[in-house]
Amino acid sequence: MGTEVYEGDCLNILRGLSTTTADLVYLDPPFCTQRRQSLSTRDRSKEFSFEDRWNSISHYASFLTERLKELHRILKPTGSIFFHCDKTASHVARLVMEEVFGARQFQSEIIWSYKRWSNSARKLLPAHQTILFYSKGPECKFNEILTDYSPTTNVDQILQRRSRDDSNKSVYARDRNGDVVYGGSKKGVPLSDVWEIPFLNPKAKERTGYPTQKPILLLERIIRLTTNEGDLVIDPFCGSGTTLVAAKLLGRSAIGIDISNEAVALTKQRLKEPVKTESALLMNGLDSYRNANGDAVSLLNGIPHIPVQRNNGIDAFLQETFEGVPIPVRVQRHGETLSDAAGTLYKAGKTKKARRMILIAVEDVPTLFDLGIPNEVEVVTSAALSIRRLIRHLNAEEKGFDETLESAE
Amino acid sequence: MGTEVYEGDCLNILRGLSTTTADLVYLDPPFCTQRRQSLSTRDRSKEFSFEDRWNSISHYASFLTERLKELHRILKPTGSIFFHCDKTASHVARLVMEEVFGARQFQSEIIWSYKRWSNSARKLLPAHQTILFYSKGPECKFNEILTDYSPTTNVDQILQRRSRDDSNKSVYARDRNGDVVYGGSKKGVPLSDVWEIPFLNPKAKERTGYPTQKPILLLERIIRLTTNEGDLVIDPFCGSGTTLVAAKLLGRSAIGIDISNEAVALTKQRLKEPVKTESALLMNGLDSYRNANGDAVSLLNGIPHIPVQRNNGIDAFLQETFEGVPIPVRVQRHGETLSDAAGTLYKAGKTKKARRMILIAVEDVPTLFDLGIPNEVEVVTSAALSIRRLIRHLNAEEKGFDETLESAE
DNA sequence: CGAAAATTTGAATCAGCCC
DNA sequence: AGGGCTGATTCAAATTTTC
Repeated sequence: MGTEVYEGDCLNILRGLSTTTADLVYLDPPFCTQRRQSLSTRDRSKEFSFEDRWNSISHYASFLTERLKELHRILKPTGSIFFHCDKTASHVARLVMEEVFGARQFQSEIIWSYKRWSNSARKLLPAHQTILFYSKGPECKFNEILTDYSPTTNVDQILQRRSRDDSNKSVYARDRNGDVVYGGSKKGVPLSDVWEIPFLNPKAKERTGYPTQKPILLLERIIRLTTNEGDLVIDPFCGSGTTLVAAKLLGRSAIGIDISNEAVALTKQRLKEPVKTESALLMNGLDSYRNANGDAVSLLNGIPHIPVQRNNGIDAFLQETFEGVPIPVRVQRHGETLSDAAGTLYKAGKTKKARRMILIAVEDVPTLFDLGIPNEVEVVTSAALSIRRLIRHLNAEEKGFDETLESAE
Repeated sequence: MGTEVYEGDCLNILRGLSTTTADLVYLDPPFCTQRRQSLSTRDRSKEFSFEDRWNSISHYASFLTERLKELHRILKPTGSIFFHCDKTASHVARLVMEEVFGARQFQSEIIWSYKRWSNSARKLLPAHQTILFYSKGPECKFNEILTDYSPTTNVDQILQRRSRDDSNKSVYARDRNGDVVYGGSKKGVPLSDVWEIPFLNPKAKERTGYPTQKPILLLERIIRLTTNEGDLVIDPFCGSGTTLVAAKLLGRSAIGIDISNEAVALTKQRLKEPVKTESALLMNGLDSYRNANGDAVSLLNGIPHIPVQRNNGIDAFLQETFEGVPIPVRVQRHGETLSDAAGTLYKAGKTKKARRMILIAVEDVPTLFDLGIPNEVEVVTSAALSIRRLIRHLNAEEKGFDETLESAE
């Protein structure tokens, strides 16, 4: 279905969308500015009344309610909604959401926290925003996202089994000899509701110039959490279009709406240009052998080398030369066959007049039957690959036969 | 004045306190979770519990409003109030506070975030609580609290003076020679409204066995922020008495109230011998737990594994098991012989009952003469090491002889 | 079929051994 | 005596079972 952007009041446009089609709604509505104005009477002579405030609040609340009801209608039964609220009105947002979606559908109050520069001394530095997460029904789509264990975690312990002692207290299971029994493997820690994501860096801000632009990482996380590929995402106050960009990057369809034609134009332009900002989440998913810095060349630690940034075939040159020419190195990509990797490296290396090249095998062990690996390309096995082979070998041995190791040579 | 504890409904007791005497109110009322909260002391000799069930939200709201009005009366004009709420009722709390104290008196929404133990798989793991900070009047007492700079901060830069250039742009001040002028020392970063404070540890000495007990550190921060020595702190739902303990430790007077006579007895007893646990995590920071093995473990990228931070012999466990026991992995350190590395790994692995262990050789190739490598330790060669050997081999070949490769085998 | 009670559960933290 | 590893303990939980 792709990505669509509409200009206008989202209420009208939402009314034209059909029922139960959307999987995710993200909204970041404009704040209740009326209220702020009425608050700041400069001379402080007039304490504004509760009634005044209620009038402006209830006006804002009904503005939201109308639109949320449409969004509720458009959502699939398994759909979710994320309401990004400003701190001055987060309780209003919560009340309105409880009214339209119901308290039982409340899932999480997500805290987006970030570091910020300021010299304000008379107040705590505001450094978070709140996102309310509700589902439409009891069965909502939810993809588990796992994070790393804390460095303080007792890793041996989480591999241990549990049992109960005499007084029914939960304890770690032990065998007849009193030794701890180890269980299966663990995957990681489930994502918490406090998300520390750096605020948009100033450079990126310069690019769109839109005031409330959100980091793409924030939207990516929301989209991955509650949708699958091909699902439909709706952002009724899309602003500079970050939601749509994130959705497109992740292969989701998306509809964006904004009342300002400037915002719509900006969004359309952003969508047209292939996005250069690399998606950290995507990269982690695709290249699982890269380290935290996204650096596959870390495998070369310990050898003098020069990393190459912008070459499709070569990841680094060794400082050591062969016949006076530097030696290019490539690390096999995830999902790339050894022959393909060798071909890519060979082609790139040839233009640099390299006489020898080195390919680091990460996925497959080279076999005698491997075709198309030129003589100039030496294949070296990464430690990870060696370990994988070793494990297979050990498991085969355990079963009393060995089918894997030898046949690979 | 010292510290006093009263038993009873705080509404009645507050009515007996005189107007404009308190500097700080901290309240942590029942959250409206609609369940019974209970916890027992470590030796299981005693179980504390309280009911947290309400007929309706509005019933809960009016319960709070009545008491907040009394608290408002008791506060000095420069006084502050901190309302500790959780996600199930934070919007109710906010509404009630706006009604009694007024929106203009809103100061901060403080997020207390912590890591927690849970098995949540179908939801985001709740890992924060909210504290609303309001003042009674426009001029409230506020003591600046500074924290450390983030490790990424350019400390040089923050010591530099600023001035304005011809076009009134803020630039770093320079002296006649064009050198940067360093100003006095900077003090630190102002405290933000997101407070990462560890949850009270199950084994902490500070722990009393009372449910919902707060860390003393949290209360200390609140008391420091808004009171001076000798000021009066009030906690109308004092529970196990953490607020009073913190106040006493900081030389503030305090009044605590609780409806349960058990809670009052516990508080009185705790005040006799205040115990505060030093959080090693907070004192030293998370980084102190991290080994310098980040680079090393990146060699394992591509294999499912769990990095181990707390063991000198083991860098990671593979998720794959051998004979039901996880396989530990160590990466040879720079300047460490293969035999030494194998010995360290073997010793650490044995205590974990590991049957097989993997050592990644980074510096030396194992030779027949390598002594002291136990049978259980499998040695695997890193790509970097393989490449070094290959280079030596190629260079030797180039010269017409081959002395290196074979002799190493 | 819902609500409440009973059961299962995972990982973070400090205390206290043990070298 | 001191620092590092190991073990104990827990859940303003989460999930399953019962009524």
